[in-house]
Amino acid sequence: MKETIGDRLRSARERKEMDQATLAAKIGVVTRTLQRWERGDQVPDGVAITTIARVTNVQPTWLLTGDGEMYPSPARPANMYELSPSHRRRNMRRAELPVISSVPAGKVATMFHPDYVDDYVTVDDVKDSGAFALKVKGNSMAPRIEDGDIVVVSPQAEARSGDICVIRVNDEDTLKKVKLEGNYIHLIPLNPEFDPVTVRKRDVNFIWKVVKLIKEL
Amino acid sequence: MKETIGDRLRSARERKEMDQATLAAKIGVVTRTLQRWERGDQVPDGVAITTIARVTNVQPTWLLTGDGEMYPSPARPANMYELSPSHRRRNMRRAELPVISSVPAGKVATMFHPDYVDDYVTVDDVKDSGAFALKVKGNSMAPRIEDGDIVVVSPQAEARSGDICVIRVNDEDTLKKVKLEGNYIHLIPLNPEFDPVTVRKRDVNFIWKVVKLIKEL
DNA sequence: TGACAAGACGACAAATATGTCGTATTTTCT
DNA sequence: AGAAAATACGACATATTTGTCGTCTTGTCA
Repeated sequence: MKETIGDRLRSARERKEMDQATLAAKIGVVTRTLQRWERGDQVPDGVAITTIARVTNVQPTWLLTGDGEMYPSPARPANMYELSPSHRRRNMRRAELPVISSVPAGKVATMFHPDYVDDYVTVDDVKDSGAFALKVKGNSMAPRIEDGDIVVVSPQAEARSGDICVIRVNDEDTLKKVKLEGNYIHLIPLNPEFDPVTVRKRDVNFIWKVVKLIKEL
Repeated sequence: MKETIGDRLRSARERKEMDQATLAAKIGVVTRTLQRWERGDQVPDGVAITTIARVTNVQPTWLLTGDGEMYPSPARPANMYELSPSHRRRNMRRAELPVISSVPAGKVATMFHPDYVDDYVTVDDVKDSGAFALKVKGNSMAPRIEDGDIVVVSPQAEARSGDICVIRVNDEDTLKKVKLEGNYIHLIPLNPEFDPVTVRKRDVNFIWKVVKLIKEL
């Protein structure tokens, strides 16, 4: 059954272990009115929504739409778009990620400098708030991933053998399938025209797992 | 002067460069009502607040209380540089497209029935307002396009030889590379394990060009 | 300057929300 | 098991919101 504002209002009240009369009094309405709201017979107005959220410590957006977390959380990624209830997938996160046209040498901190950020791309289902996108150069992973495609990488995700990753080795960046073996990492192109390379873990500046591919046809 | 919901509502409308009649229509109220809300004479209810936030792309919490950011901002890693507006791509089209889990037999008009719409996916750069997405079943186009991938199709775009298309022939749907030759269309799988097929144009119910591929890795 | 669009707002009717009151049912506690 | 608290809900009156209609003012554009 589709959840209503009233359903969430009741959840919020019950989580605070309040009865209807107590909450109604704190909001400034009679119990009958709160009952109508909880039943979905009537909808609280904007002012009442704000008061309910404050009194029950829930987030107004959650109360209105069900999106996001019920309670404020400092760990929550900053300012994800909230979709309208009628179209949202459960717990789906959409983000606008910067697309970097080339990964510059040097420190990671400078790579988001405006000179390298080419574009933004909108992506659903991004769990890592630090994710971003890279435009692929070269065909070492063709035909699966080709020059000009966009890959979304997740610095937070743990890379495992078999994953396709962006790896920086000695200030040089590459997109490869990886195989982890002891202190070595094998960088395996999918395109047979390229040779695999083995590098030492300690020579790797970073390794970012690719979580999504976006390709124009 | 303390800002009201109405003040923020007016700000949100003006930032979208919308007039009162346009926004009122999108929300589903008459202009007079919007004017009462903007003046603070009356307050929108919870449902209207949600609609206003969605239509103007502001955060509901900001609209209600003024707290937090007016707009959601793109997720970005720490130490991100702020981009100037000139770096943002202009006039980009973003669309939420229905993802159809299977293409039903019969009339095209019924295919968007909720029973077949599995999900929605957000896509940038869609020029055809009639575009939609399909979840791929089968591996005839592997390794480029695999089972479970999502393809965005554009009924408006003209299919040409060499394009990858969704084709319906005699009430059966298939995803193939096409070659147009006189009154015949050759349907060419990319996976060598499948055989090409030739069909007559007149037996083809529709042919939709694939314009974008979305793949989870 | 004049035409038109957009915005503002009052008056009134209709629709909806809220409060009051009372009764019934369910849940909780002893 | 019974009492009390909490919840539910219908009926009706009152309050408020919304829609309609019309008129006026302000802003924009040629």
